[in-house]
Amino acid sequence: MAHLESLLQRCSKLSHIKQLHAHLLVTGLFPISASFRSRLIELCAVASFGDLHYALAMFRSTPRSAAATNDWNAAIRGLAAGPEPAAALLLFAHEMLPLAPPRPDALTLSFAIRAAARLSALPPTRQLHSLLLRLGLAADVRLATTLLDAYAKATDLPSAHQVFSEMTLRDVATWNALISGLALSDRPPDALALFRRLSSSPDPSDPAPNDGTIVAALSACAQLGSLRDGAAVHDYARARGLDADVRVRNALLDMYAKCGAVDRAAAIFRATPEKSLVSYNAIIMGLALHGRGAEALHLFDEMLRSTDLEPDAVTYLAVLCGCTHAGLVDEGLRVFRSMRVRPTMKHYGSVVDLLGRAGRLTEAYGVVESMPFEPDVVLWQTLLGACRTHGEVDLAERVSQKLFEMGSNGCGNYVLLSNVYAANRRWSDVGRVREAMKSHDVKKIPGISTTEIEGVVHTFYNGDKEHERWREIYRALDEIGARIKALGYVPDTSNVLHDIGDEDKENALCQHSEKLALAFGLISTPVGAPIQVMKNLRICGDCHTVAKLISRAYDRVIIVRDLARFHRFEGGDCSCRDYW
DNA sequence: TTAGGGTTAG
Repeated sequence: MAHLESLLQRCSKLSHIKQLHAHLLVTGLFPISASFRSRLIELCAVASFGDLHYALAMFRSTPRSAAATNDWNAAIRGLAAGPEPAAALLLFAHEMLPLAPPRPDALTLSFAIRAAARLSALPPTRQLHSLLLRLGLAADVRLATTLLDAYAKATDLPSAHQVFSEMTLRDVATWNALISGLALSDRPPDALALFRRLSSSPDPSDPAPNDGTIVAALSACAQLGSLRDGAAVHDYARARGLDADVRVRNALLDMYAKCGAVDRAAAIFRATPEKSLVSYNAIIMGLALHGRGAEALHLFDEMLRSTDLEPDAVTYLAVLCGCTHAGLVDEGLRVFRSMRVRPTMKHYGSVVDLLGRAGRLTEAYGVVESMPFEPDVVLWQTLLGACRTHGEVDLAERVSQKLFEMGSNGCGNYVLLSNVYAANRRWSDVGRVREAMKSHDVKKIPGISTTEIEGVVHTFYNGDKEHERWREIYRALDEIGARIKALGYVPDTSNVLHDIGDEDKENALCQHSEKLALAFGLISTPVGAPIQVMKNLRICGDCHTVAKLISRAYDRVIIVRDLARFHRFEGGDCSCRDYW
């Protein structure tokens, strides 16, 4: 047996595994040597040179009566990590559980819960949780952490929290799982609060944060768009020597790019010695979001030329996004045609966006028709957005019909269609759309803008007077209006849907949430300080014009992060060069 | 704990 052990450890190719398997079959050892068999199956199921199908075939060829818990574990582990995690759950629940022996152990549960986590599926997570309790495994820290992670990935944060608080022992991975769970579930402020609790904990039984903690905290800062918090986490990491790991470097550059400091992101990228594919993807996407498509393309070329890294689906998405936001249409098409991975719906969507923004709507529609799969709602909405930009009535009507047939009933669809009609001065059609909105119980997404002043996030809704300084804010808006009118500002009311008089339209416009946030930024920061605003939707054309004029009239740099990208206003111009 | 399981960037 000893020589078999050493052979197993030295397997580095699938053919080695197959030779060992053949040897075991010929000598009759395969069903007998339980430990060796299950390790061979596991190696084949999880090693990079392995083959999941071959591993499952080995597992299936083991007589049921001989299959031990470890064999099941190997098969379930392989399936859980594979392309179809649901198969792991099926094998576990429908084939293993009904058998008396072998009993599932902590490892079995661990792999099954991993599968549920990868599926973001709540029902199996709950069932596995109850099984875990019945099997008396609640005190297992790693298992509880896996469970916590599964609840978080299924966006059941209360349950994740409960698992966390019921654990008597938590190590650093437990904390990291909850921090990243909160960050990824749209609760970055809670993630940061938890990070602060851990990093300043006086309790010696609490673990010290590690690189994983930093990554999770930075991802929260990136989502929040809070440069101040992100830089604080960076300082903390640097002070403890936690800023050298390539994943931390990548999280750092992603954070800086998403907080508007793309040059700092680029500096970190350059100063990272061992760049991974994710490093390139993150910086290319960062540049893309800031409209710096030429630099994004340049780095993409550099990656192809001077590294061994192979671009993946995310790389292409980032490069296409860079071309789209910079109007580099032909370059984008060339990249799309040269893709070395199979394009997904998102890649097609990106190309439709690329062509659509540039006004090449016929070609964009041609791409939709040539796709090997059925277009989804997002793709049609992209095309509808392009129709709005270029006032294409016929195509807009066809696309709207598709969206309606697909059951998409969001306010955005109606607003876009209405804007297309308005751009063509077809007011009766505008009215028709408004009636349709009324009768279809349309879901509206309220526009929300936030700005952070000295660590406090201030939130604004369209026309809201909730803020304690709302009177000052509206006075500031009046003053801004006067100053930018002197610079030639004319309100662009074509983005206002409602059937109201021009003066009211102007009022509706000048109370857009981003304008409130900008006005508040102006009155609560020192003269000359930059103002940063985040918006949950795309910035409207009128607000874009106003931001440009404010940057000139008040000599301020204004950075707006909207749903799609960054706009950096300075001296009356925007970094997007009005192409968006 | 005589194998192996948990968290972490685009």
